[in-house]
Amino acid sequence: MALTPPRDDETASIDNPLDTLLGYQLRRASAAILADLARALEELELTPTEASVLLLIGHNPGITQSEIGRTLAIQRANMAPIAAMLTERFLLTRTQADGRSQGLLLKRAGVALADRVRAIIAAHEARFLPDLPEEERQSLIGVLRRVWAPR
Amino acid sequence: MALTPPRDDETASIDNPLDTLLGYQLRRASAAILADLARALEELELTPTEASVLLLIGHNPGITQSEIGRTLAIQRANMAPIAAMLTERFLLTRTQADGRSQGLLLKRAGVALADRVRAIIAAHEARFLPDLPEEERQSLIGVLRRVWAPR
DNA sequence: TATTGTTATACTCTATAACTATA
DNA sequence: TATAGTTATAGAGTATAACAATA
Repeated sequence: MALTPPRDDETASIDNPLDTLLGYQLRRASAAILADLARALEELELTPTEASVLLLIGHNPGITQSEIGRTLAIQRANMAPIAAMLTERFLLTRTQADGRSQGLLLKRAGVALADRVRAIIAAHEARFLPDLPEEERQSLIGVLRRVWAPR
Repeated sequence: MALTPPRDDETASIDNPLDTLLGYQLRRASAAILADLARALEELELTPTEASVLLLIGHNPGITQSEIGRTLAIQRANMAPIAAMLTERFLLTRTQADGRSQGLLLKRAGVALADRVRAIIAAHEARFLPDLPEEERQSLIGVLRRVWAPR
């Protein structure tokens, strides 16, 4: 078996060819932000996905599970347990929209929790790129949106 | 049970309060790009993670599994099956660096496959934001790097 | 025929713990 | 004591298929 000399010393920086790739940087940045948000939301016993559903219902009273799923890219099948959990926690009520679909509405506790979610998210977002001018922040968000949103 | 009037008509756009959040846009953009890359790499029977390992070894002959893990944020435990798979496919060889660690080197087939990976990634990256000037692309990558890279 | 909500299930990705051998 | 590689396993998160009820 061949012997390889030890790779340089401890301080030798590894050449990471992925550093110049938009997709890779996006992935790392996204993972870091998501992990931070998950930690910040722990005190509310909500995952980032659950929190996003709560906010969406708050802004769209009467929205259905299927609509939420289409908006947030969550499978219909995966929306069921989320909506059930939020209902069990007395955060929302279901009202019959038509025979097969139900409109979702935040209850008082749901509105209060959504407010806390917004506060946590605001503090969370401020932790990243705090020195980025608001204008550039908006521009960045627009660029990212162009990557995935229907053209 | 209360009755809710149907939510507007089909064309009513849902108010998505997440549209203004950097973290959320990052997550959606990242997921879209990752899915596209996964599809593009299928023909090589490599996942995006496996491809990134291949490229990193190609650029850093003799790198160890642990170093790869630290560089790409892959757990040491999860590197083992990846390295084993690449070895079984005759893409790389292991050489003893010291008693406990092995340096990884691409074999001829690994170098050839890495070249194909680079071509696929180049085409993949060009599909997103094709009209973004190179300078702004670099700037965007720098911003994203600041989000996750050690300061 | 298509859609909604639901259940069951599978699959992937990632994380943790434990172990041996070596530094 | 700390690190490298490995195995086993657990937990999220996500995806698919099927079903009844309704449009």
